[in-house]
Amino acid sequence: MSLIPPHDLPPLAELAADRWAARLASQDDALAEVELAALLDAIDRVVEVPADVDVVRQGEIQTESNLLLDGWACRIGDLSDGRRQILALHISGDFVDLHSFQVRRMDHTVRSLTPCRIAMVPHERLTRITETLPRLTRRLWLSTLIDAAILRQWMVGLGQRSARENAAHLMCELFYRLRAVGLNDGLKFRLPLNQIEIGEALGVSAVHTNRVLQELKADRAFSLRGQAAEILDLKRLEAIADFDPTYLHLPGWGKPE
Amino acid sequence: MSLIPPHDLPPLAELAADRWAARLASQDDALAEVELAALLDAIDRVVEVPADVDVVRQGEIQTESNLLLDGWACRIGDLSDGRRQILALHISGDFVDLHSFQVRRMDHTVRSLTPCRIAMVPHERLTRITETLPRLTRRLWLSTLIDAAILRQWMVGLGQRSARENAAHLMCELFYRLRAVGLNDGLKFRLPLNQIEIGEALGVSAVHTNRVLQELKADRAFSLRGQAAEILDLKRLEAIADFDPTYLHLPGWGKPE
DNA sequence: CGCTGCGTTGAGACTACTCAATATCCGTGG
DNA sequence: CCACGGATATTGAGTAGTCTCAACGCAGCG
Repeated sequence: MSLIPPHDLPPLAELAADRWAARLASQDDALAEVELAALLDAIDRVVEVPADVDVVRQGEIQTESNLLLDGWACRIGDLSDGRRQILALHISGDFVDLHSFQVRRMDHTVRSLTPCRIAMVPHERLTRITETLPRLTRRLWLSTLIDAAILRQWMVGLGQRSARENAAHLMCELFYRLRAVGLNDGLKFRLPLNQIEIGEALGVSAVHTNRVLQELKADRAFSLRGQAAEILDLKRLEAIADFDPTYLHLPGWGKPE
Repeated sequence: MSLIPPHDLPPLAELAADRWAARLASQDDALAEVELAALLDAIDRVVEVPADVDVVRQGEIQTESNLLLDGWACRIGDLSDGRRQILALHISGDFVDLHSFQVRRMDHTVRSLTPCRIAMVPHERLTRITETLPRLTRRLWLSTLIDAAILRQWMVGLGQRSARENAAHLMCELFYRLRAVGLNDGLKFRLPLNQIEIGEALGVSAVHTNRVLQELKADRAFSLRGQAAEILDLKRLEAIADFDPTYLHLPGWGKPE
């Protein structure tokens, strides 16, 4: 990991903090200047991590939280025999392990999927925020709660949806989330996961993932070539997935034009 | 639902608030008198709900949160075609939908499994707490984070564990949680779910649930007759489940003697 | 040029599903 | 006290979804 000198971080960090804040803007009131400043101020330093690196490992005790400025990361739950479940995917603006602030011992691993820029926020500064800025505190809390809402949707998918439905659901979700922070290109977006990893997120084997993705392409709903994801027909994809974006609690919570 | 006059609630509510607080005692510092008092004070009223009632329905907007004083409840994610996934099971002392405080629109349903006594906590009183009692605020936040940790474990189960392993895991979890609030009877405990509901929690059919439970009994690990659950061999059950109670963040986080 | 990682395909096996029948338990009313 | 109904649990049989293993294809890269 390489360090970025603190005085170079503002533009980047601000961008990501903005993205983080923007996604929560749906709520009643926007964050005040002071609050945004306090958040930026809570950042101790920014680190750069290459792809495919464990940023935090299951079982470790954390003293700071990771705010993802740039890149993709995921959370992984490991079983002792090697099976693994991807528990969440994170993109620019996500406060990846904000929860470690309260629950120190990590019950899962955080791993980079692409090269990432990560802002480190020491827990004691978060504690300080809870003592002085109740509204920002609530906003931070909210962001962990939206995380949990997404977890619940994934649970429904793992438990009840077929692999095909669940794959469609995942792609819908990623599209909405990426669009919310402007990381889409029309109906196309970059998906830096291979089929093994997509399978680990969907709870199915890589082979089955491949077949299911082929079905979605045959349905003219969604296609993936390498990392190039494209939604061919959003309505159809949402219908397959039984998708309803409410749970993402996005600012302009509606669907695209 | 019937109401309990406010001046009759103290003993009951205190018990449950204590249970709620006790489960978080593992953390560095215990709650102060003031804080416990503030929590009790936040309770507007106590309602009694019969079994099998939707307490809060998916899509509704909440203005208060439910603290479960007594009984069992669950959270359910519904698909539009009727399939449903039980997302969480809640027992005495659980702050069932504390998250609705920040994420107003419910993305899932809360349902009673037995007759329940529920303390209603208006959101504005929670807001007040965040403005005056940072430590209690953190404790409340923590409790939603532990919820999320449990969700993640369930996700690992749904995605990676076989039905047999996952059933074993669920029973281990319930045993530890019930024991933490003194609702076990040695290795026995009451489990007020039928096999359909257990199946909805495990993401499998009722028929398969039945077969899997029979396997666990044949393994001399766990038995269920009606609502009478009994762990026949904790070590064996934990081995089947690959169970590690760390994620529950229980006070005396160790295993039983 | 030959790795190496990823994607694709086929075949056979296994897990879990559905449907349907039967069994058991328990509460209620006769 | 027994007969009945309803809910729940159990069993069997056939099927669908997903898995594993193994082979092959293809691209990028040293």
